[in-house]
Amino acid sequence: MQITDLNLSTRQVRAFTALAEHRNFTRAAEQCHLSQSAFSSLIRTLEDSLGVRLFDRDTRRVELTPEGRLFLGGATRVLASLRDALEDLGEHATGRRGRAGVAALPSLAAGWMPGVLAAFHQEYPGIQVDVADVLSESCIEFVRSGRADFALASMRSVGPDLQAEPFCRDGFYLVCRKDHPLSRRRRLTLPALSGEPFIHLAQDSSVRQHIEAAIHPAKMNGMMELDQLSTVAGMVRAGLGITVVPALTLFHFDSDDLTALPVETPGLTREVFVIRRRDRSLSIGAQALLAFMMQRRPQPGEKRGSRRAAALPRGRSR
Amino acid sequence: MQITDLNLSTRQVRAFTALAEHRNFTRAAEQCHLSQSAFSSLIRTLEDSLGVRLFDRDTRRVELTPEGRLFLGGATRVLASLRDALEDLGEHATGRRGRAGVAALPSLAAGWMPGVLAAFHQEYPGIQVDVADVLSESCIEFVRSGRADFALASMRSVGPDLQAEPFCRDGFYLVCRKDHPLSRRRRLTLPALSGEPFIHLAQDSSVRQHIEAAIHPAKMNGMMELDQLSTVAGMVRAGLGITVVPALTLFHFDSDDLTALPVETPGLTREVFVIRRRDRSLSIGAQALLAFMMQRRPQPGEKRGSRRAAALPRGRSR
DNA sequence: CACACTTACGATATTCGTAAGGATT
DNA sequence: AATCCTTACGAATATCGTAAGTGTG
Repeated sequence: MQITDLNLSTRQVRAFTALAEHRNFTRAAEQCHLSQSAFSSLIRTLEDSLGVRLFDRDTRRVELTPEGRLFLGGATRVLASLRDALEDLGEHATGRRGRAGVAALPSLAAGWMPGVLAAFHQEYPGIQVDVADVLSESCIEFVRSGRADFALASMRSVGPDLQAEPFCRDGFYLVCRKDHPLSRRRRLTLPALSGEPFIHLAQDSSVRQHIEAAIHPAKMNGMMELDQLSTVAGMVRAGLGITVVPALTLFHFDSDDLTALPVETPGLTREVFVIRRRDRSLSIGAQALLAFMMQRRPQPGEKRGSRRAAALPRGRSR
Repeated sequence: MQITDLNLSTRQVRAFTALAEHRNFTRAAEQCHLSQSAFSSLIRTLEDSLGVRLFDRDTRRVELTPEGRLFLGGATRVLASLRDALEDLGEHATGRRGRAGVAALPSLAAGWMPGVLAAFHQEYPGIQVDVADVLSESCIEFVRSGRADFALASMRSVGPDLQAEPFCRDGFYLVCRKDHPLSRRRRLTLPALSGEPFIHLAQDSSVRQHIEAAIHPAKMNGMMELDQLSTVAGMVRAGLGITVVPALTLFHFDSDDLTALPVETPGLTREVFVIRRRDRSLSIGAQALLAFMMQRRPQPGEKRGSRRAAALPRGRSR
């Protein structure tokens, strides 16, 4: 018989090693949770399919044949490597070990994620999380290339190989000095701010694009254009102008001098999506992380990013 | 589920690796000689019993899940170590490889065995033969301790743990110089030789014991006692006396000066037995060697041990 | 006769292949 | 329409446990 056509079960091999150990059918059968007779025919079947007698036995004595001794070594190794593989698999399947790669907008990665990841690490200490804090476009690329299992990003239009589902909505807030006249207004809209000196982010940032789309075809009174929100915060604190940013970035502006007020212009919300590959399931670890994040997704109106929260331990991340 | 209770078949694991390789149920099923539907449920059963989804599949695409990729390594290793074990076992079972340990009387080991082992090695080049050429008592000990699988020796009374079955009978021969008057006799008996100066072997040799038992209570006219047959041969050739030895030892006396004539005294035969452990089967290699030797056992009346035969290559031996 | 392995046998469970179903290109 | 995986289902096969059989100390 061809080796590749041979069908062996782990049960048979385990029965073999059990009998080799006990040299006694009855006790070996007990160890395998089998009746003695079923165990007997199991051994016989094994011997038949291998074409070798593995045990010398009469009613009184059970001993390995020389070939049985030879096979015992191989059988033990096979069972050991199988056990290793199954334990490994089991640990991943139950989330005791694993890996999850997530790409996220820098605002989410810096403001909202650290606390979430800290809690996640508490619950799943064996799962390594790799974070890529990059802009939306790069997030997509991370997912497409497989470097990330999923992404939290704001691009809706992704290729057919990816799928996007809503994650959260992010309202926009005016940020200005507390002594600025606007800080006493009840209701704010984007056009109402269009006369103020405005600190912009770069043209390719999603924040800038949301703002310009919402007020189009008008424009804000831009007086400066920066790349980093923390620099924007410094400029606003210095009284050089005002700015408008999504709620999730407000932690950058967490200062006693500044205040943040919701801007109620229809269409001025940033939508964040969960983006992942369409035809490919998430690893168990990534599934756990995603479920965890979905449960703790930022609530609309919730202002995140107090210094206390941002100072939380960040868990394992790249 | 406990890992130790899990029953996996090699068929399942092979199906898994086949599908991982082909990423196509139909072709993987063919490789496993299964219908596509049976193959499908095989994979499903495997996934269920492992509790992990191993493949992402729709009607168009089949891909390993992250857990599937993880398991693929383990599964490959398991199959490889199983294949190794089975090949090893198969080679031993079919006699392509193996070992046989045999203990034999020095006379058999030196005279009859070399040619037999040479032929055996031709037919079973992969079987290593270990020979112990020791006296009968040591032969028994080799078998009892397991250092030899079986022995060819002349002791009949062995313990209950061993069994002895007849192997061959060995007639006794007078050896004297060709110019000795006895060499012209037609029929020879032991008593008829009792007057001649006789070259004895040591008291504990089986040859000496056979001779003394056959002529008891009379005695031969011993004039010398030696340990080695080759020394005996030298003495006889020098004309110091005559001797009587079993046929299988005659190769020691293969000289132009000497002649060997059968001694026809009832009871004067040496019986050689195959001795082996009772409750323990022989390794396949030992079985092959024993069967081979049984087929070629020395024939009664056959005079072995010409210089030509003794010069044959001896095959592999210790 | 007590113990320990084997055999007999009916019940249950598994596995197989054929054929129909459903989804995708 | 063609391809490819899944499901349905009856038949063949395998496995199990109970119980009887057999051989040994």
